[in-house]
Amino acid sequence: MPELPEVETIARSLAPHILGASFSRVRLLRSSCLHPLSLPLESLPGARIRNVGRRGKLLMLELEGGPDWLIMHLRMTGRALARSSEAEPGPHTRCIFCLEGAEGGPCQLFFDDIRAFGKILVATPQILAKWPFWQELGPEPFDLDAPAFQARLAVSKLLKTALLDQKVIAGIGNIYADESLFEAGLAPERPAKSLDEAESARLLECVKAVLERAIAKKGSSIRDYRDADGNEGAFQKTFSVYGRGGKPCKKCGGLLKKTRIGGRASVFCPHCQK
DNA sequence: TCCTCCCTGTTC
DNA sequence: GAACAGGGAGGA
Repeated sequence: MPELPEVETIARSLAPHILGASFSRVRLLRSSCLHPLSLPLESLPGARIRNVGRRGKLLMLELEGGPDWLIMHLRMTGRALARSSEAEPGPHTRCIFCLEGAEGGPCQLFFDDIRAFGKILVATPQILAKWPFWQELGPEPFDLDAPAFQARLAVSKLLKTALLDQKVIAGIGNIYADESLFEAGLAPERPAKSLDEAESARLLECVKAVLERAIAKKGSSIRDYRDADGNEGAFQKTFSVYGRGGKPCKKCGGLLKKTRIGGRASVFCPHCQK
């Protein structure tokens, strides 16, 4: 489940392999992973990678000498892997980008995705302007201040559902929503608009703190997540609530409650989270 | 505003 | 052999 910390880690680990390289050839092994708005992949050869970054959960390769962007949404099980120029596709390899002119020599960028929910999008600014998800994507957590965050929580949703809504705030998925709400001591089923000034400010601080700690640990590997070098993250070892339903709360010792909120598994401490 | 579907591998 | 994992699109 690559969320913001995982995609950030992928971008950082991918950059040294592919920065400055140019696309020589692209092999699409599963056509359904191409986003319907995407330019054809044949538009990529010749383009050069000038930057590797992230917006929300989107991995963004900034290009020159061709289309402006190569964007990957990894969804649940997607991986962006730096591989050697001799590497062969595995059973879940969906697309291969052959690169030349990289500092470390020729290499390949593999887009692997077990469940095939992920998408690749080759885009220009005109295409991004037509993409509703991009146009409506909320602000980066680290760019938000407390008043702006409280204003964005003024929606008719449950608090956890609002945190997961990419229009409200970008980059948070199920893991970091549950962990942030526990750290802030706020119940996930509260109406989002019920948070007062102090509570919303505290939640924003906890969101940022949890995300920063997760980035420092290179993300959370539940089962499928790996960085561009194939390495696991370590933040899953420090989870307070995610995946710990029925186990004792690390603060009060009471049993953590597991429910479903907005169709998502949710774990929280009824005693510590009000 | 909530529910279902898309996908495949793992677990019960 | 069913339940579950779950982000986002699309429909009720």
